[in-house]
Amino acid sequence: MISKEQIKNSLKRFHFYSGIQIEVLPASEREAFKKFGKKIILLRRKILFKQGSFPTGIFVLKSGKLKVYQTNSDGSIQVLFIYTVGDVFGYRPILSNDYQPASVAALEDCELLFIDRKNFINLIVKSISLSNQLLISLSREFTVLTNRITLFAQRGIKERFAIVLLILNEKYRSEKESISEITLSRTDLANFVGTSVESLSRMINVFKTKKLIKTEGKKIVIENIRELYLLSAID
Amino acid sequence: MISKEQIKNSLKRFHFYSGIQIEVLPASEREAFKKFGKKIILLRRKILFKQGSFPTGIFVLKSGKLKVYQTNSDGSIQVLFIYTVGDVFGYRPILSNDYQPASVAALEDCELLFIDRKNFINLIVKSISLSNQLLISLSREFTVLTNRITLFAQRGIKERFAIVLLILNEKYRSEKESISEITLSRTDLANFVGTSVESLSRMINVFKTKKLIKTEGKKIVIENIRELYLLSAID
DNA sequence: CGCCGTATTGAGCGCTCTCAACGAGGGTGG
DNA sequence: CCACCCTCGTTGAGAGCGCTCAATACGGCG
Repeated sequence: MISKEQIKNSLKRFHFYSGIQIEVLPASEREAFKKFGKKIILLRRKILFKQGSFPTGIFVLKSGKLKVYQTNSDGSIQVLFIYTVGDVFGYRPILSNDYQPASVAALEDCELLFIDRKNFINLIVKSISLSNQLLISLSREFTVLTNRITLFAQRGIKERFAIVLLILNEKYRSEKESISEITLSRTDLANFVGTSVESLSRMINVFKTKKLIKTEGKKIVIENIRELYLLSAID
Repeated sequence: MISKEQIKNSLKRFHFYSGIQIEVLPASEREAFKKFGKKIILLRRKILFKQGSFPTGIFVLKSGKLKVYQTNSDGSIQVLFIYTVGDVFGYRPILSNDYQPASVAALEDCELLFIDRKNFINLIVKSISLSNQLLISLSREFTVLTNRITLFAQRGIKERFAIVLLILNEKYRSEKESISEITLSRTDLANFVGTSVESLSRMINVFKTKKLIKTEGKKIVIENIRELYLLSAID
């Protein structure tokens, strides 16, 4: 019998579970984050920045949820990640001197901390512990991304949907609960799984009749984590 | 009319075109690489290390070609990258303190430089310029990987094959030539595209009749880069 | 109450996979 | 040197998954 602990551990290979943590930084860096940080409110459905734009700084998500997504030339959309409280993002294109590789929009009303590009660069060149955290975090994320590539290249939408549900379960879960209410729209969900809304809708039905999930209006609640995990066929 | 330069630039978003470069490091670090580096010969088809193993050190590829791949629980294989001369790899799981997320095997006879885990760690904590290079390189690679996820999640095998051919064209190309002979086996190619050998074989036929490529035995040579690029539907 | 965005359901088609047979080429042993 | 084998690649047929298009249902909001 697989324990929930084991499942959670396996899932770590498929989502970002801990990026950089400001609390762990030395006091001076923490101060700098506070000092340079500007509070931003981003309302639900609003776009923070768009793919292809110039990265003006980095963000720390204080409350709410964000989606990161890419838009293709044919208009199709791929949701790549969901960011939740505590996530730090937007620093990668600054480091590699690129434009934004993806767009970010709010799934719920969000509160963010914004640190200006220049201040961030100043911070990073001075702070070994910050650059080390980034290095470690990026290395871990690299693994997550390669696993996702294999998942998308090799698995059908049933498996992909199963694992997306498990990932979202982690993202939408409060600290204590092991089960969460997933409130993503069908469209966002489909774009995360990499399928059409219609196919997703049918797959939801399949999962419902298998008693893996239940729905309350648009919300999805997981009923059987273990079966979902087995279905996802990740080892 | 799209120039080859533009195509090459677009392609950079889909493969690793320049990781860390030892030549750019300060003399002391370059020396350390030489001093601690142990030469290794890896024959064609031999495995350097396997997914799930403990990372014992980092590698610099001096000659030959390697494939990086993941094996799924059902035995299916996904080829993730092809490494060529100058590529440095194996450091990521050391930094993030993980096991190897993928296996590496030789496509041709290879000559490698091996730097022991301990020596690498010593090097990285002392060398700001090395850790900065890694940071930049990882950030760039992050973008490449997200683009690949979108590609695999959204596109059919025609588009995927087109872009894989363009990527391989870069990998198998000598400095001066713009066209190269791709000598990957059909199986490796299929596992790179994320399809079956049979489907790949049929796609090769399609591309041949469209005069996009030609084959000489098992070799594939690209005949029309621009059309392939347009077919790949990356913008 | 009607409207508009969102979700579901149905039908049909096309892409890609699997299974199976066949062909080609390279290496090995007689 | 040739016959055989073994691996690798190609080709064909059929099935099924997932997409598109279209119609219908639902639900919040003015």
